[in-house]
Amino acid sequence: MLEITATTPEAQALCPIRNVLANINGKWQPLILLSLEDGPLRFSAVRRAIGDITQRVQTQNLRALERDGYITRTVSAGPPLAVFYELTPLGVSLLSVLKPLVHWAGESYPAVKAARAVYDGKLRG
Amino acid sequence: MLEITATTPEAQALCPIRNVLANINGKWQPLILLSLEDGPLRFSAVRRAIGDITQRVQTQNLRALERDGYITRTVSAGPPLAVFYELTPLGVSLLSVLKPLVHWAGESYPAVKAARAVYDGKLRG
DNA sequence: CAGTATCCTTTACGATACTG
DNA sequence: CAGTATCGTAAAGGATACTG
Repeated sequence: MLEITATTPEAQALCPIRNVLANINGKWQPLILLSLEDGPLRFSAVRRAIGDITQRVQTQNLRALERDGYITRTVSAGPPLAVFYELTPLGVSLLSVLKPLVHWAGESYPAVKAARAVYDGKLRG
Repeated sequence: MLEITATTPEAQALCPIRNVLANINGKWQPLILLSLEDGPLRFSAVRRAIGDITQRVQTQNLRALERDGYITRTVSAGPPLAVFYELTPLGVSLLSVLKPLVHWAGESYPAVKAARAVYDGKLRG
């Protein structure tokens, strides 16, 4: 049973769902995790896989994902310096439930776009 | 195959995944959708189901979910005025891939908390 | 009851320059 | 190569008061 009700500040802070979800529902986290699906990637390779994302934001997101245990960060002493990011078992597990959602998003885009057109049309009369 | 790479502004704006995901990965959208799982609810009932969420933010989120075609809004003329929110087939479909993720979040909280403790411990030495 | 209206704070994200 | 530092913008969210 999924418990989503939280009335007190303590309950809100402790709510497992709010707590875990908060760090994987950003703009980039799902894309970063997905980019690592087929194996470890270097920092620059992750960046190329996503295309648009600044170094700064990518670093922030990678650190947050590492902190929550979804990926590991391994430094390969250089020069040149190489840093590899790789999914942990927990990250693989997360990806197994995240992928269907991302896949659904890709598939449902036409339906969503159509719904938006209808809604926006009604607003204008 | 999931295509997440977007290098040009046009590709980023059109990317189905970024586009659809953007409106379902907020702090409240998953919780709101989940609250409607067992049938239509009134505005105030949704609020009680979630516990913490201001009227303003709930309204904003409900409108966005309605616009993207996940829920419908039905006004029952009063007085007293009653407004019901209900999942559409598209919303039910979304929930079918969203629920596993939320469920995973709830189950994985201990693992995530442990990972955070390890990470934060390393930072302090 | 189901919202709006205002105002404010926080967080995420982005652009650019610089560094071990 | 893989970041960090600084600065700035924008979007999300929150608090409170008011209304058809």
